[in-house]
Amino acid sequence: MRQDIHNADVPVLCRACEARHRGICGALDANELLRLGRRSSRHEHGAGTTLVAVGDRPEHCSNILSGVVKLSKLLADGRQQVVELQFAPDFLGRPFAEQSDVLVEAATDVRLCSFPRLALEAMMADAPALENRMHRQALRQLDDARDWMMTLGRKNAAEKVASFLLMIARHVRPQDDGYSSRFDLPLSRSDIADFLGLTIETISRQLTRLRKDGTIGIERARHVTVQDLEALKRAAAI
Amino acid sequence: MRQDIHNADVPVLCRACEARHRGICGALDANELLRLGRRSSRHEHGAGTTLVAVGDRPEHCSNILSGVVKLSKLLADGRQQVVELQFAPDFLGRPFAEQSDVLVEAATDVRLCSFPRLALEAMMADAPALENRMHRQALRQLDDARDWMMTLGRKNAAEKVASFLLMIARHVRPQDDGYSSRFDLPLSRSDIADFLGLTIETISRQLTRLRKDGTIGIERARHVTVQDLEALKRAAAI
DNA sequence: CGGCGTTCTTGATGCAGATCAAATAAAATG
DNA sequence: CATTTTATTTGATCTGCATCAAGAACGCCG
Repeated sequence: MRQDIHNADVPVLCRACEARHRGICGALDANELLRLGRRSSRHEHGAGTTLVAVGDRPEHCSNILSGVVKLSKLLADGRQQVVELQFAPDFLGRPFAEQSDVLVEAATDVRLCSFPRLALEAMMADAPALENRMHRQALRQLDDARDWMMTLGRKNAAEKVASFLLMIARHVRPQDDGYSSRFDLPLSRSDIADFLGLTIETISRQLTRLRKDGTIGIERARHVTVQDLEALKRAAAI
Repeated sequence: MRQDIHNADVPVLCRACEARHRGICGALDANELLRLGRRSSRHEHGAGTTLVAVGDRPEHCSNILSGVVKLSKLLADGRQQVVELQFAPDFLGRPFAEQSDVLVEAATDVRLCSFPRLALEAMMADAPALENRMHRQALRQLDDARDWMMTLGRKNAAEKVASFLLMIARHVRPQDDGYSSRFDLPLSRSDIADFLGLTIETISRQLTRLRKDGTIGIERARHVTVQDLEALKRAAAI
């Protein structure tokens, strides 16, 4: 079992997922959990799998047990923008939407514990604590989206790349100070570019610059060590 | 009374606001409405007024009765990004947050019907329909934020400005086809630049280009007429 | 281990939008 | 209405990132 689903604020054992996490199940009492758990199913998907296409009717909402999920938007001419990354133990899915307006893909291998969306919506009507939990998560996602809008709209390439590294370090195996000092990038250069509104060449050049600075180390393209966290924070323009 | 608060989907008369609108009050039954209405207060603010500063404890949530509210984020060096515009009859405020992480300002003169945030949070616990209403609004805001991330990250200046005009036309006095053909820009060139991640000079040049194209007309800098809606949509890259 | 497709890096060049600078238009003030 | 102030437009120039073009490193599979 991975460290990222063994988090500090563990509210309750989710029988459906058979794992402790801070997903939605923490909002439920034992009976509700049992009822929802009866409808749950486990799934594993390899990196790159499409989970929900644009226009699809989303049938499930899921606790992410491990891995990283990428939400993106497409323009008719092929331009792409990654609009959110979701990490274990986030909750994945958009209740109350009859069709998805984002493309949902597994960025890495992922394990999910899924519930039928309609069952979840029905249950929210009965269990106010569940709706409150989902509501708070939506508000947190909105806060994060706004933070990222600042990054997209007003930061330069160097600041964007540094901000991205900090974001990953905060979400993948975080340590005491809230940031990992060693991690694997869950995204290709191309995905990073689509997340930051840049090109792969610019991503590569900025990573090289940070490496030559001594701010980070990079091995085999994907493995990053943060050598100077304060410098990285300064580079991100906070 | 303004047309924008007389909308088609009018659920209920809100006694607190003394106005029909599709704000949160539509989720309440008569008793709840009365209870919340007793705690409400009306406010008017001139354009440019700061409603909530970053770090402030937000005391109120409000139905916007008229006008436009601007939410923005600041970097230490003064760079600014507008992260959302809210129009009547949207609901303004971030429940469950002890301090604001955005700067909330009146972009135009605004009239608000405000409720104490804590009263509203307490009431959400009692009235599931109210929490559901707020939850759905948060999800809609998240969808909009993601749309705008695509605009910020992947569109060029011409597309950004066209997208902005369409967004305003959809929200200010919308007509049958969902877009106004005549409206006043609720934002200065400087605010538009901070919304689009551009400079005022670029905004001005792109507006001039659209005017010379015959796509739009501009009088006295702020008043816009949409002369060719289809061309404007094409210019926005949808 | 070696060949091969894929991903990543590095270099050279071009251009969209920023920046700097000034003119003009509009709004505010008395 | 004249005067000042502020907002917007327009022009000239500069620059950061995109684009185009090779190479280098890596992962995969026989």
